[in-house]
Amino acid sequence: MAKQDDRRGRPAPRRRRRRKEARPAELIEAGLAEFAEKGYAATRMEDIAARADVVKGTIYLYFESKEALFKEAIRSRIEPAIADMQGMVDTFPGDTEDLLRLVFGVLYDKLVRGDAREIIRILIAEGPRFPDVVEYYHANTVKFGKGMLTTILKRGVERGEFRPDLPVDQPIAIVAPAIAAAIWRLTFDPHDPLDVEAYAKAHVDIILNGLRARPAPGAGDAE
Amino acid sequence: MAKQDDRRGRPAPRRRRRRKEARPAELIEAGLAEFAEKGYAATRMEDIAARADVVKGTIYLYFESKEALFKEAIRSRIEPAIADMQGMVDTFPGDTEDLLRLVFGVLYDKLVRGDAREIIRILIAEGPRFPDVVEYYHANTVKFGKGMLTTILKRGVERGEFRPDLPVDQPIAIVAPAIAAAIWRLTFDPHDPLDVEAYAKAHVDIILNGLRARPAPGAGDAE
Amino acid sequence: MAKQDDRRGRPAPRRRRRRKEARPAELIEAGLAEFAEKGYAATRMEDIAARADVVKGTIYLYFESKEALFKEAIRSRIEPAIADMQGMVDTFPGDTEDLLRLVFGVLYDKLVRGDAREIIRILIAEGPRFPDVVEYYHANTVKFGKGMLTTILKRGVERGEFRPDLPVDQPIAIVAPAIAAAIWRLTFDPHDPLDVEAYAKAHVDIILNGLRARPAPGAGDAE
Amino acid sequence: MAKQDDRRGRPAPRRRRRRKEARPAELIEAGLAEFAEKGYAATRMEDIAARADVVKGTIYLYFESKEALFKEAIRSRIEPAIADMQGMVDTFPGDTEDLLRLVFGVLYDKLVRGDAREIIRILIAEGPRFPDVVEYYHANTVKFGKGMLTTILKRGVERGEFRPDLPVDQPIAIVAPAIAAAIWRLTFDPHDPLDVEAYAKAHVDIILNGLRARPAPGAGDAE
DNA sequence: TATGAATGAGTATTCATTCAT
DNA sequence: TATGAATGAATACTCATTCAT
Repeated sequence: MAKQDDRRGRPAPRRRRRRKEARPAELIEAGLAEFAEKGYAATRMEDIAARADVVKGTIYLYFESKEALFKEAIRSRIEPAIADMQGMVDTFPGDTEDLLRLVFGVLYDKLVRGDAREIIRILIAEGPRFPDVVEYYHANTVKFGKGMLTTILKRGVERGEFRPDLPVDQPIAIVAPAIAAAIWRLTFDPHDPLDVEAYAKAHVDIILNGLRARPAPGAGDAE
Repeated sequence: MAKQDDRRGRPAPRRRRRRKEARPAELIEAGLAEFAEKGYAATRMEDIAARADVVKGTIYLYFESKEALFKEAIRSRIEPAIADMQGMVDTFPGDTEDLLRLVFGVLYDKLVRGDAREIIRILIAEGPRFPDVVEYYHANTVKFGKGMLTTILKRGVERGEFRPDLPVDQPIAIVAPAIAAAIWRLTFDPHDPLDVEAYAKAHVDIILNGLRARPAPGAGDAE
Repeated sequence: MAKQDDRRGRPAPRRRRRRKEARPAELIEAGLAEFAEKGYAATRMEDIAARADVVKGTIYLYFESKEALFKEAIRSRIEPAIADMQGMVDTFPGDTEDLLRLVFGVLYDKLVRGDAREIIRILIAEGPRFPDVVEYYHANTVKFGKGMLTTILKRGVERGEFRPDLPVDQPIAIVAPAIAAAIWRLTFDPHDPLDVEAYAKAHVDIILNGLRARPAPGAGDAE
Repeated sequence: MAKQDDRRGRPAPRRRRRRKEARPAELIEAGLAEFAEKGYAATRMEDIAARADVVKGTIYLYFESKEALFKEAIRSRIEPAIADMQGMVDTFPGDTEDLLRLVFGVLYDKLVRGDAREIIRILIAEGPRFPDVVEYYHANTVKFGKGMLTTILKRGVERGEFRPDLPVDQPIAIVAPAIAAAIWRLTFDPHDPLDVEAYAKAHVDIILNGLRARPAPGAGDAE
């Protein structure tokens, strides 16, 4: 019976790999980088593979599909963010202003200086096509953060540290400059780099100044 | 084998067009909508055509390529924004705080209430692949706006309306809440809608409070 | 704004086609030929396209998918078979034996001499993966044919033309030699060609002989 | 983004094997089952392996390739069929009709009731791509069977048991109903199950009746 | 022997772009 | 202008096969 050819591949040499690198994690890292840079649709599995130094097919050993990898990749970043949030609340220092400074500090570290801002780009860009991803992120970090900030603001008002007429229910406005900074870095930084330190200082300065109770405005106090 | 209609929709009636609508503008509008919703890569020429009620091929009578349409579409939105900016400076009212309120008002109208926020999504999402588009936008609107704000802040300081130690060179921090609001609406609004009016009010309230010179800190009183 | 390359294709020359050939029909023909020869799984869309003298992508202008083309192709052959069946019943000649000869004649023409036998191969080969196709075929032709044959046999018995103890409810056994001939031609013909005419004659001869009422077993003649 | 388990089934427990089962035979069995069900092209080595409770790679310890396994699997079924044939001839009982009944009995047992019909499906389906397999089968069983039947028929004619004008050179027509029954069971049985016993009885009845010499058709013989 | 991770050629399908009408 | 049929390059995903362990 003559040899009939099977169209399928004839494997080839093999470039030995630097064993033990936790393949799925490498792929997630590579995927995240590509997705953030090019967006979901424009990212090619082949590029992710190349970045992780494997072949296209290998990805499918660990992930069902491009979408599965995408979602896992995002989750892998959101999970620690959730933990961070939890952590911050525990660290509650006495002075409300200090607490807020701490929160701002973490925010700038993660969102503006760190790589969490890539997730932000992905969320904004792919949100409409992946509403469940957005919802997951919102439910687990944003909503949580909002609540925490509101609590802080209320505490400040109660303690007389902050203005009594403070709109405590709009905490996003308080941290907005950090968000804007993240966006700026994602977008305009190459053309007009942001001086993060000066910016953060200005943010904290203006906002806290805007929150603080007036030292008895024109208060008779003999200072 | 249910007599399912496998063969692709053959005839397709043609709905006569309501002639005279400035074809290129319609296509740009359609393109913008699709690009904002799906992103550049995921947008299909066919969908743009369908939205404009023409056939795929027709687009090529007016635009060289998908990319050309994309860029012209964006430019068509940036141009009026530039004009708006120019206009605002001319309207310079006397009081600096009022001027700032005016600027904020326009910002919220365009970015948060209006459809300019779709451009923002596109810029953030496609920025890395279209750096020239970003640069064009930055050079013609953002840089301009930054300069204008700095001028306003300086004026306020000079006039003694604003704190003398104000970081006038970080004007982005001042308008950041409006930007953050635009992002929010693009992303989390379906899950957690933003009360734009309350938010805008809080923004203006906190920021202006943070900018204002202390009404004579411990005013007039004998220090 | 610099030209950014779209990964998508840059069309090429065009080999003018001999216009007006009813594209879908051509594709069905080509598909049928390939499917019958190689089976569903081993058939490549590209080969079908090549056989129809178009490019792979063109098929998708007319059919949703490989499976859709497959099913349409089969249906395109079953439909006329159904019509044939209907036609035969109408032609009912007087003599039952002649009627049966007519039926056999059609059967051999379609199944053994004609190209309907390709459908048989497809049905046998792909049946397990396309049960709905099989059911459709059975419901519309086989069941029908069975019924028709039973009617004929009963008529023959009633008229005294056929043996009274004939198993009229097993009509498949009567036409089986035609089916076997179709299978043979599909399978062993290259190695051991079937003399269709001699075979058909033998079939009719043996079967009719097996059906016929004994010419009066030891007939009316004075025993 | 429900915590869905996207990452592909990582660990996978291993079910210890019930050692000593003649691995190649198990693999052939598994392969045969898969090939018959899905066809050669659509059968995945992985599925064969799973059915035999080993891993994909293991198959290659015993077989060169998918094709090799396929061919060996088929041969493993053809060989005993050849032996059966041989056996039957030796059992030659006196009466030709009884001999034929015996042959038919074996045929129904193997082809219709037994699992040899799976081989038939494979032969019909894959024939065009594996002509050597078909040839092997034909040369070793079909041709042999044909010859045997012809011999039997001739003997019947010589002995005056069968009609003198019998077309002894078309023995396929005699056994065709058994073949058709096998096909039916492969294809239409799920929708319209065959009563094998009744069918076989009808087959034998009609055919033998068609073969038999007329008991002196109304023969002048004064019996 | 047996495993299972990795490979890479192959296939269905999509879509930007062209062009005769 | 506008159409719509056709093109062909590109991409996600599959699977036979290999090989270090």
